[in-house]
Amino acid sequence: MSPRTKVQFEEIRQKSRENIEKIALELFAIKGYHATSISQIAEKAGISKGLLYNYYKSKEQLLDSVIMKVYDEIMRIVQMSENLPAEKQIEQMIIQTTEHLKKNITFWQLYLFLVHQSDVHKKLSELYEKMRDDYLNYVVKLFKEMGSKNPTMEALMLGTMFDGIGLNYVTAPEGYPLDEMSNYMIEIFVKNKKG
Amino acid sequence: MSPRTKVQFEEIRQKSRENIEKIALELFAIKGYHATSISQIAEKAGISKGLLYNYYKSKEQLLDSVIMKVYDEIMRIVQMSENLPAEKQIEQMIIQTTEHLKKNITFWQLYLFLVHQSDVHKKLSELYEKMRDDYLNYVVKLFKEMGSKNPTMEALMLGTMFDGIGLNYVTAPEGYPLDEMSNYMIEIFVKNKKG
DNA sequence: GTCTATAATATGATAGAC
DNA sequence: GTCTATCATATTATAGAC
Repeated sequence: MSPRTKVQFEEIRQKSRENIEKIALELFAIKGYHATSISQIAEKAGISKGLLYNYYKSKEQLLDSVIMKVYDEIMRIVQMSENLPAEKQIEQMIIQTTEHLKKNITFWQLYLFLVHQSDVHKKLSELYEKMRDDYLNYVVKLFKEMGSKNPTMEALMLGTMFDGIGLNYVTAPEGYPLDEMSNYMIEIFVKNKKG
Repeated sequence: MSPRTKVQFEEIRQKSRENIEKIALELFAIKGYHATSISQIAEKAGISKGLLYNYYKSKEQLLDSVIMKVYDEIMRIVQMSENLPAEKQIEQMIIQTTEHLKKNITFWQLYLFLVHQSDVHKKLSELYEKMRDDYLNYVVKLFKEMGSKNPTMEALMLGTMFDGIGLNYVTAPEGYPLDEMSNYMIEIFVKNKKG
């Protein structure tokens, strides 16, 4: 056995982090940040508390790392169809967000946690503001391209509806007519614009 | 000094409870349930921890009492204009909810906590479901009276928009165009129906 | 009805061995 | 890189005096 190289160590660290963050995201999303203990995360991740603190300075920092992934993922969805015309981009954004929501309820639960509890600490509220701004900048531009009379207002309304739909679907997925809501949004923000 | 009567004792208890619940609502709403300790509530309410446990069996039960008030208040707003024609009722509901939101941000923060974290314990999720059902029953009926093609869907969409708007306004009241959103809702759910 | 003191426990975080 | 043992603290909740 040759000694492990720097790269190999880095790989192990990476895998460990991913494992921890996957579990943390799940627990934070379902139980909430404060109701989730480090012990629970460590236990479910199959590691010791000590090791967890080797990777993250504090529980707060672990939350930051996890929320970062949420931010990245959401901006990815928003900008997913960059090359299409504005109208098609909005439509795709609605469709893709809906599909993502169906398959990743806990993810969106954590997103809602970010929105709802962003003032837990400073870094979190900064991240929320950044995400909000990035989303708005991008989507306002799209509505402008579509010749909207009030692009800011429309972008805000679209975001607001995403939030409302996410909140309702995440809370009670069974009874909620997600696809119909999705179609309704396409009607309002895309179809009704023609003519 | 004559000895205090039963009625007088009851009055004292009532006042104490109201005081405690007012503070608890505020702290639960701003910091979240788990991040708020009994000590903080007692301190801010100007009483001892011991007394608090004289009134409430547990922290969880205190939350239940506080959430109950939220439920009552929301149903009050929904049914506020009972005597008006359906169209006017919807319009008033939107206007009144908007005004209430402006003046009672912490209240709505706690409502959103109920929606978002209703599975903290069983009683809470039951209350959420009851509120949701009561709201839907009432509003679906209104949309039916207005001759809507899909009353359930419209009632759900209205509720969803309330949630989204509340979430956004509560999170960042400064930049959010609440009145414009309110007007937008009236356009969609009332004005566009005529003809 | 109200307070102080305290029990019982859980939590976030660290130290040190391997 | 990983674990066990432990510290310091904070939390919910109770007991008992006034």
